[in-house]
Amino acid sequence: MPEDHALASDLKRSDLAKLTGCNLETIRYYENVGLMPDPPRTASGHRRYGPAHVERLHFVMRARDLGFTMEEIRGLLSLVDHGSHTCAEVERMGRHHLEVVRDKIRDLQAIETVLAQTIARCTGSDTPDCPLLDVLNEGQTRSE
Amino acid sequence: MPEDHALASDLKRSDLAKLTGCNLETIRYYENVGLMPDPPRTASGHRRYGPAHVERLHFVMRARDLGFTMEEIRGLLSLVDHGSHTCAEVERMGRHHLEVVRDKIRDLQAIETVLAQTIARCTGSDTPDCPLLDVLNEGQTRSE
DNA sequence: GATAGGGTCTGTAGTAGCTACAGGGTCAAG
DNA sequence: CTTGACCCTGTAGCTACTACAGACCCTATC
Repeated sequence: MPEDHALASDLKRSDLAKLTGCNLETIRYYENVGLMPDPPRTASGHRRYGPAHVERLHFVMRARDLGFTMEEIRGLLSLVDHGSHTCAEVERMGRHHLEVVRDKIRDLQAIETVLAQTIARCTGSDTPDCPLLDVLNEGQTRSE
Repeated sequence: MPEDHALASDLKRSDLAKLTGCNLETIRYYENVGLMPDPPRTASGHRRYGPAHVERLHFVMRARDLGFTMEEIRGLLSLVDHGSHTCAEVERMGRHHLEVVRDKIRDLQAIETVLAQTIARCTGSDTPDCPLLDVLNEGQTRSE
């Protein structure tokens, strides 16, 4: 009666999924794209995971939660795996990513401003005239 | 000698692209997904655009600039095309989209906070110890 | 009128980051 | 030993494009 799933040892893919909250298929996807290592297999080809895989998947999921791209995560992982990383290197990658995040926030805030100001002028009436449509019809494109 | 491209009449696809700043292939894509109407063709099958197409493409591009999804743009266009839209309807769609934009901003700001605070603790030294890696290794996942 | 070079046409593949499904093999309980 | 739940693989789908190959066409020049 193997009920010691809490040991996080000898886990099936579905166990790993439940333990981490990661989607079942996503685990295989991460394996395919090299974010997760190829796990050992049973004689019949079923994947078996251990504690190291749980940690690794957590790492990947947290990095994704922080908006790192898969490319960036691969970079972080190779630094860690190679063993010879320094805080300075990791910090540099983090700072770069922070800039990207801040750029996205700025873009969205610009959108928010235009939308909010435009909608504020809406009458909410049954007439076809609408400030938002006016902006869409006559405003300027970002590329102009 | 047709040099009156400023008339925006009888335009080739490349003319429409230059006039609007839209990528050439994107125009065909918008046609395929129903954001742009099928234009008239010459006898040999080449597309010819008029002023209405220029306006339509501008509308679509501005909506995209404001972050509307293609689905939302289709909705806006069908309201407009149907002719019987009201400001209230458009405003409702705009408000909904504004909420989505604000949600995205909040998500990114949460990421920014964690990243910025973590990186601030980085020493930038040549040691392998790194607060950012600590967070990735031991922090909590959004799904936990 | 022939030809050279551009432009245009179509369908399709690629991008990120998954998610889902079909069709087959396997495992464990009864 | 059967049944149902799991696991395996490959592949298609999603958004919003972008880019390419190979075929056709158009225009200017000789």
